[in-house]
Amino acid sequence: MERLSLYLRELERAGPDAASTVSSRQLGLAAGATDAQVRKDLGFVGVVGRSGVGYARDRAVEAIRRAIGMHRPWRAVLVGAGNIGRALAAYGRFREEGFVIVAIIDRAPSILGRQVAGIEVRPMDQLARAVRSEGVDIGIIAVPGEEAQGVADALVAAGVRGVLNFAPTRLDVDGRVPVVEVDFRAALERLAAEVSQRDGDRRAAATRPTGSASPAVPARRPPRRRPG
Amino acid sequence: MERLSLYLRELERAGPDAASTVSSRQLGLAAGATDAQVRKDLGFVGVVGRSGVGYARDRAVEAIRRAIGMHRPWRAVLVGAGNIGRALAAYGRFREEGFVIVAIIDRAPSILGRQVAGIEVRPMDQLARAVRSEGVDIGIIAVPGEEAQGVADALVAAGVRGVLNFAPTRLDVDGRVPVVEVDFRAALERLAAEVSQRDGDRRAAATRPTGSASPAVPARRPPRRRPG
DNA sequence: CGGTGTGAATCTGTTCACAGCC
DNA sequence: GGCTGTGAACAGATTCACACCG
Repeated sequence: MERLSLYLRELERAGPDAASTVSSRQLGLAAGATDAQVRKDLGFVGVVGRSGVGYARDRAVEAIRRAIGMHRPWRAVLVGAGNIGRALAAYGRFREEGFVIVAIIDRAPSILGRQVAGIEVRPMDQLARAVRSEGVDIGIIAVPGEEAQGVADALVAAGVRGVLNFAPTRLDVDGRVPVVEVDFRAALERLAAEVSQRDGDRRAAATRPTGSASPAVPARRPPRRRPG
Repeated sequence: MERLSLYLRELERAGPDAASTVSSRQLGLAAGATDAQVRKDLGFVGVVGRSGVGYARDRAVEAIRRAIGMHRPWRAVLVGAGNIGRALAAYGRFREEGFVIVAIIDRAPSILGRQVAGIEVRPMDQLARAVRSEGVDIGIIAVPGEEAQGVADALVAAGVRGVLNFAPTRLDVDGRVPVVEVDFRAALERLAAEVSQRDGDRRAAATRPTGSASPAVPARRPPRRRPG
């Protein structure tokens, strides 16, 4: 379940000042889910709440962490120290959240040996060695689309157990390891689609060639009031 | 449908050298869907194929483009010229794909007036003006989480019609415009979850405190052979 | 009451299977 | 034979509704 991630964020955000207990309603409101959903999800990961009171915040946090495998830090190798790669490396928040970049690999000779976010950039042919010596769990791909598949193959061969892919390419790892894609283009297109069907494209339009029967769109999530 | 994006990518990738016709099977294979799915999806956006032959590639491309609103370019304002913001601005591919960043806004005095990807960075208080004068359609949020909600409010007030959010914060725009979240943390956690349940966490584990009943996991997508 | 836990009803999306076309 | 279009079966997830607890 991927709402768990959201619950976790909400539960953690509140900090120590908040009540030590949450109701499914509150949590759902904050995370964009219904109370029933929250109860089901929380039940699923094994948290039990107390009737009339709610769920103990820290119990919930721990259970979710464990359920999604975030109870111990993950060690990652970043392949690609270009724009996205450097942005990721610099994004310090990861460390707090249980992800540590322990090695950085890049192909470009110009950057080799330099440091990015305090880590020395190593050449491609040291990937396997790095994975082994640094105890890397997952590989992060931040290279141009054309190179992504090759990097993925190398990562899998080197023994990573999961791949996070920022390149705009569908990777084929033949089911050997899980792959999660973070696709900016797809995100933009999703947005474009939602926007243009929501208001029938009244955007700087010239002509509407085809009267394409775009299906009526029901507002997805019911509008949600700000917590405050 | 968000598979449409993928189909589009595949259809375009092939280039002019490829056959001008595709079967649902081919497309599905490349995009990670079943043939039936492809047929349903394509039918949904109004493409008709010819029996025994397949779908005309360019017809399909155009229909999908139209369906997801990508038949004309989108103009975006980027708020936040930090790491992620600059990476996005530098990611030239966007332009080819129908997204143009026409303005960049940042709060930090140190960067104001400087150019990022050939665009002058303007201060926050010029956001509304920029949106209007540049004919901005959507806003891209690439600021730290704490500032994201404020920026979102400003964007909506300024009249953007959609928001793409890279900050790790659930935005509340009260249903006024569509919001698409690109959440690195969530992506990493999804990966962590998949990895750890796939192989029962044999990762550098110390102890397994609780024998938490993690549900059996069926391999999600059936393994898919490389197109070549 | 406010809130949990959970079966039953419902909805949404996916797969199957097959008639029909080229 | 290869492939589309589509109704029907299916599966999964979401919501409902309600018994029960403090």
